Amino acid sequence: MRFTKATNYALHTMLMLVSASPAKPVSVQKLAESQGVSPTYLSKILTRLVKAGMIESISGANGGYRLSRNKDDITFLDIIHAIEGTASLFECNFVHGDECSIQAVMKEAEKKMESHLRKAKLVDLLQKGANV
Amino acid sequence: MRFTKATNYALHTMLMLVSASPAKPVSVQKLAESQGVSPTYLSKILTRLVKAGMIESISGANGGYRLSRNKDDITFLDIIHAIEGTASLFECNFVHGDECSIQAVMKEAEKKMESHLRKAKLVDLLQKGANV
DNA sequence: TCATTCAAAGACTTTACATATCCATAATAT
DNA sequence: ATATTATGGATATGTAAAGTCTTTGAATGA
Repeated sequence: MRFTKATNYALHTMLMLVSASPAKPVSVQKLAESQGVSPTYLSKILTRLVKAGMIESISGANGGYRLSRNKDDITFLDIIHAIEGTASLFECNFVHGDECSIQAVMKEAEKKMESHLRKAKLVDLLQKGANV
Repeated sequence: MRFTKATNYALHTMLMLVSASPAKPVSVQKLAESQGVSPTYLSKILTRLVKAGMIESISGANGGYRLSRNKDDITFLDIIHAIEGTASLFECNFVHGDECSIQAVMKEAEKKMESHLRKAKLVDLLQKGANV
C-alpha cells in the first residue's frame, strides 16, 4: 500500500495556497505547472478539496483557488481524508465470532498515524521556512 | 491506500501457525480452506514469509508450513514488511532543494504506526483468547 | 524404487484502481 | 461580446492486486 500521487499533489497545492495571499485566487494552470502535472487532472483533485470545504474555486478571468478556512485549521489529516477517503486501511473480511483481534491491532496502529497527521499543520511548515 | 488482502491472509495464517504445535507442519490446503482462499494463491503469499525467514516449508507427504523462529519474536510489522515491502508509504517525487518538508511529516506519521506494529505480537492475541 | 503427497515457481488471466486526457458546459471579469 | 477559468462526463492508459493453471522438484512411505 502506498499513498496515491493525488495526495502528494493535494498536499503541495495546499501548501502553496496557504503561503499565497488569501485575497487573490491562484489559477490551476499555475498550481499545475509548478508541480509538472496537467491542469485538468489537478483540477479534478482540487474539486475534492472544494467539496470537503477546505478551499473554494472562483470561475472566470482571474479566477482560481483559494482557502476558504483559517490556515491554522488545516491539518494533514483533513487533506488526506479528502483525497484518500476515510475508510480504515485494514479490513478483515472473514466472519469471526466478534470483532477480529488482528483488525483491532491494525486499527490501533492506524490511529497512531492519524493522531500525528491531525496535529501536523501546513502553516507550521511555512514557519520553518520550507520551500513549496 | 489500503493494506492488501495478501496482508490479511498472511496475518491470519501466521496466527494459526503460532497457535499450532510447532512440531507438525500445517498443510497449505488446511490453511487456505479455513480462510476461503485458493491453496496456490496462499502458497505464493507464504513463500514471501519463508524468504523473510519467519516460517519454513516442508515438502512431501505430511509436509506444510511451520514457524522457524520463536513465537515471541514475531511482530505484526515483520509480517507486514514481508508482504507489503519496506518502502515508505509516501514518496514526494518533486525536486526540492533539500528534503521535502511534507514528506518529512508523512514519514514521521508512518513511524508512529510502525512503532505500534513493532510492539504488537501475535502471541499476545492468543493469550487474550482470540479465535483464529 | 516407485507412486503419492506436498510446496515452489513461472506463465498467464482477470479485475480494480490510479492516472491521466479530451471536450463540452457553465460561470465570471473586462 | 469575448476571453478566461473551473466543472463534469466520457474515455483511454497504465499498473498493481488478486487469482488460476500447470509444471517441476522435494520428501515420504509402502
